[in-house]
Amino acid sequence: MSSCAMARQMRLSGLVIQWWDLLSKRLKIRTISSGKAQQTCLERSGKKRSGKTWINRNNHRLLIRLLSRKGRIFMIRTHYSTQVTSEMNGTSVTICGWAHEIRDLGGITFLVVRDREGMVQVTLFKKAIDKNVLEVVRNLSRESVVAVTGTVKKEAKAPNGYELVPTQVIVLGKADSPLPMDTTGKVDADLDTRLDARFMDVRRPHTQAIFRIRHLMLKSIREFLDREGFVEITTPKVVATATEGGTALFPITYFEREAFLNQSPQLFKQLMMSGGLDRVFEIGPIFRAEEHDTRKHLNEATSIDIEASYLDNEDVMAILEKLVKHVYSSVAEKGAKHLETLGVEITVPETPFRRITYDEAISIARDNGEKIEWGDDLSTESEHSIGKTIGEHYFITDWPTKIKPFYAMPYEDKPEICRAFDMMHPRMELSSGAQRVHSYELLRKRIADQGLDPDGFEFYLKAFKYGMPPHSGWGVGAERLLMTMLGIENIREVVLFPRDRKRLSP
RNA sequence: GUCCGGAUAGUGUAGCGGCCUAUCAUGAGGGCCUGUCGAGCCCCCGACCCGGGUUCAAAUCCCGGUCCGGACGCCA
Repeated sequence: MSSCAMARQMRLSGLVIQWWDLLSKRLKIRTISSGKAQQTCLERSGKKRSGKTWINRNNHRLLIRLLSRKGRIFMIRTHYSTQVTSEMNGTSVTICGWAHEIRDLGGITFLVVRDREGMVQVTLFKKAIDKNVLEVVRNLSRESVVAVTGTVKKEAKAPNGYELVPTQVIVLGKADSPLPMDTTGKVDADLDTRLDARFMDVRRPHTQAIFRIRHLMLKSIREFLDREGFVEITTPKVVATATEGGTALFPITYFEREAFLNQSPQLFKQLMMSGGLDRVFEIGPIFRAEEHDTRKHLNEATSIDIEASYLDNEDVMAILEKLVKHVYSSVAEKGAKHLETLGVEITVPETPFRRITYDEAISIARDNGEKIEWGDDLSTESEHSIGKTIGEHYFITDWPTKIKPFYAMPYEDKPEICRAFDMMHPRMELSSGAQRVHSYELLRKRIADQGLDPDGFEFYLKAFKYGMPPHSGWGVGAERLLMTMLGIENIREVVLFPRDRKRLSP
């Protein structure tokens, strides 16, 4: 078959592939596994000529060449690196990924290809390999993107017990050199350098493990809250007024008006209690224009917020501690591989978490030599000293009303303290929440007491006038939950593109 | 924002008035090598944050700036 004819038509075990099949979406490569064995199969859907054929080492190379010629490069991958096993000895596969390392020993050359899941060793024997293939590999720069088609060879001397003997290596994306940082773990890079080249930093198995765990964490939170009857909502991040007071907001231009980036979904999730969704949650960005410069603060963070009707502060605390436990055990179970990459072992916390009142908290801090007055917020030092004393997750309850936001419900018999709580990790605060004020009159008064203008909250207060159920809720800092779970020191490690006082790019 | 520390090849570092034509590793380029797996060996390339000052002499000391790290402050 001439190369021109091959480009138009190819026969694979009775299934005739036309060139237009390659341009359409009708053609799919599927990996079918039965038990441990995996086979690759080419499928064509369509009204007339549907069918499938097994791909073996003879026709696979032909197919790959044809596909790459037609620009359908994305379907050429047949396996992730970890899907290949030594039992597949003799079968042809295509792995796509980055040239992690190239070790040229003269008569034998090793190319290590890294994809999301792991690494594969590609072995080229000088005498036995196609000269062009060898040339491509020898000229490869580290971190270039390649598609390697080759035969799986069971080999005790190779990592994982197998290697790939390539029949074709296509360079899909050439990498310049020198690289902005090392990806092999031989030379460290500062966090600042890594953030400047985050795309490359995320290629490192270590960094990637953090974000794979972040995914598992968020997924387990959604699972848990869904099971508890919560409805996921999304609320606006562009808002008209400074919502809650307290924190500084980022002003933005909204057509001819001034607007702000929202500091929290607080007011909106409460509106949905009046809206009758009964239990809601949101996982989304929050923005704070504070000039803080620490390892646990960001100007753009992710908050996990819930609000629930007919539950009091104790009820939502119980949900919170169960959630934390669920996240830890889900991550421990489903993220075992990533935890191993990080060298981290996590201990699922026991529930219920210990509860101490604000009064008890300040007396612990005082016993540890901290100077703190009743009515003060906890300083970093106090927080650390109490955390050290308790040594595990805990709640601080019954806060002074005046240092908590206006929506926290004061105790009826003792209005100087309120039904607010913080959920703490020994290292830092993870969450704060409260039973909310649901009486219109009281809420108006509380807003005024905090030195804010109730008229500026009309959009919010209105919902309290026409039937607002009693309700409670909390917000958890997603990054803090993750960093404390993994023992990571700097919050920037757990955000892909952190925004802090100095960093606005990338 | 305050205080403390820092800025040296692409990356990570040593040097802290003259021994600096600046150390080591990694990397890049070239060479040898058929089982590497942080491969090894030989050759070679590449840097003192910016501005001002002190001094016979500054990577090194002083001042200002910028950036980075840490602690604290601020922080629903």
